[in-house]
Amino acid sequence: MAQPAPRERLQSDAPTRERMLGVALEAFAELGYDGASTRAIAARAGVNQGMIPYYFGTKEALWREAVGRAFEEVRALMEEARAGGSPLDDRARAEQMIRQVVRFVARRPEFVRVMNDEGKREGPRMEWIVDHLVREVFEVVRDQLYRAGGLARLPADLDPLHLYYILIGAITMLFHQAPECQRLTGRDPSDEEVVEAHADALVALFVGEPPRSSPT
Amino acid sequence: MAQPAPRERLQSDAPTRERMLGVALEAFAELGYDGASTRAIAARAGVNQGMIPYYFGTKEALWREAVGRAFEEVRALMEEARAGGSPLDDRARAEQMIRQVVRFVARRPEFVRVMNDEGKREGPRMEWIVDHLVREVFEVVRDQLYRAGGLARLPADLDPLHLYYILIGAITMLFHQAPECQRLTGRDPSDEEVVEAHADALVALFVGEPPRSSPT
DNA sequence: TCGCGAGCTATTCGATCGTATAATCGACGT
DNA sequence: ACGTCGATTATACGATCGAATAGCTCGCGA
Repeated sequence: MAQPAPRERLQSDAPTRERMLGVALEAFAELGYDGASTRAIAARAGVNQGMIPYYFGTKEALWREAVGRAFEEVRALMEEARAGGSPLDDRARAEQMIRQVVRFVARRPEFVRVMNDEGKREGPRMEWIVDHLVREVFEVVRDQLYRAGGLARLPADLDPLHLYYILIGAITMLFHQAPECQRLTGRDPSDEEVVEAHADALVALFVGEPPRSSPT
Repeated sequence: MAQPAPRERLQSDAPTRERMLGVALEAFAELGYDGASTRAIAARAGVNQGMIPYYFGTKEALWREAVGRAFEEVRALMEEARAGGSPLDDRARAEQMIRQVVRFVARRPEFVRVMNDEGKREGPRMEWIVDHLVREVFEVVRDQLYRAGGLARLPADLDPLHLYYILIGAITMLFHQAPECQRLTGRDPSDEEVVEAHADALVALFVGEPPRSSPT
């Protein structure tokens, strides 16, 4: 327990550092936290393993910074969907948000893979994820999608807990299981055609076609 | 000499081999294939690590046998739901199957955790899972639920690929992410009340309004 | 010109991984 | 009583893990 010399170099970022963050997220998503060795991450980034302690201190800190970067993308997405489109009614906003999230998850499946991998077990990373992003997303879905009436084909008195996990699961599972889907059906979920068809199906299921009135 | 002397037959009612298969599935589900060490599995089963090579040869073979056992449970569940409804119309059969699967996943979340963990990356275990179970489940969902007309609130011309992953994701995500949900909402997804409410919501979304009083 | 620090590599350490091997225990047939 | 054999333990081996440390390279201000 002697002073383990903190290695904080707060100087501005180098291209190497950015590359490491990108491949780290991919490796954590594909192999899991334990399965992604620091040597494998460094090799994918084309650098020596010693760069990880050098830039990030520990593997855990690297994980947090790589995941935290993805969080910022999600926040920007939600903010865009919330503020974008001035005169949209709740139903149209729900449709737009579903389509945006589908396209994002298709483009960056690593995000949902890390979230689901850590959310299934106790531990500091699960707690960190919940406190830093999941709760925020949950509240947006509950308040701005569900309670605002944008998800017309769900019971109005449903506990948001169920709505949230049904919606998230329905949106993300196809892209989370992309390699499985590739072997099962021969089709690549990241193909634009598949992505848009998936968004269409989700909108039809959760939002429905706009009728004159919207009773449940 | 110098033995850790006292002989404690911790015999927890199950034969050693069976006990090992049970805890192995739990460990693989919680920690992932790499994260679940053979020493940890043996310790949870209360046996020496050497029992794993002795009974199963390799860690990979232990994984296959533990997962294969869970597959048999799923097959029995599907067969029960399929044969159980001779006088049931397609809609009622779809409702019953959804409710059965929800209860199963709530009772054994390890199953879906292993499936999703392996289905997200290439590798022999993903291929083994797809060839030994996923394809079979996919065809049951496609032919006996969707094409039979039991999922009335989905477009009739939807590619089964989308239907499958939307349905599976919507059903399982809550239980897959149980620790996350516990921290997020303070509620335990395995509580019977939550389980049944989840099934109700899914039936309402995919089939239509749930007829109360159904012969379980 | 030279020093010097940031970026990066090479090497090493103790811990832990999956697996192999031999010894020990305990019940049972003879 | 003794030998046998399956169940179980103890121990060891090579590989790999995350992390620490020392040294190298090189652009650049003084």
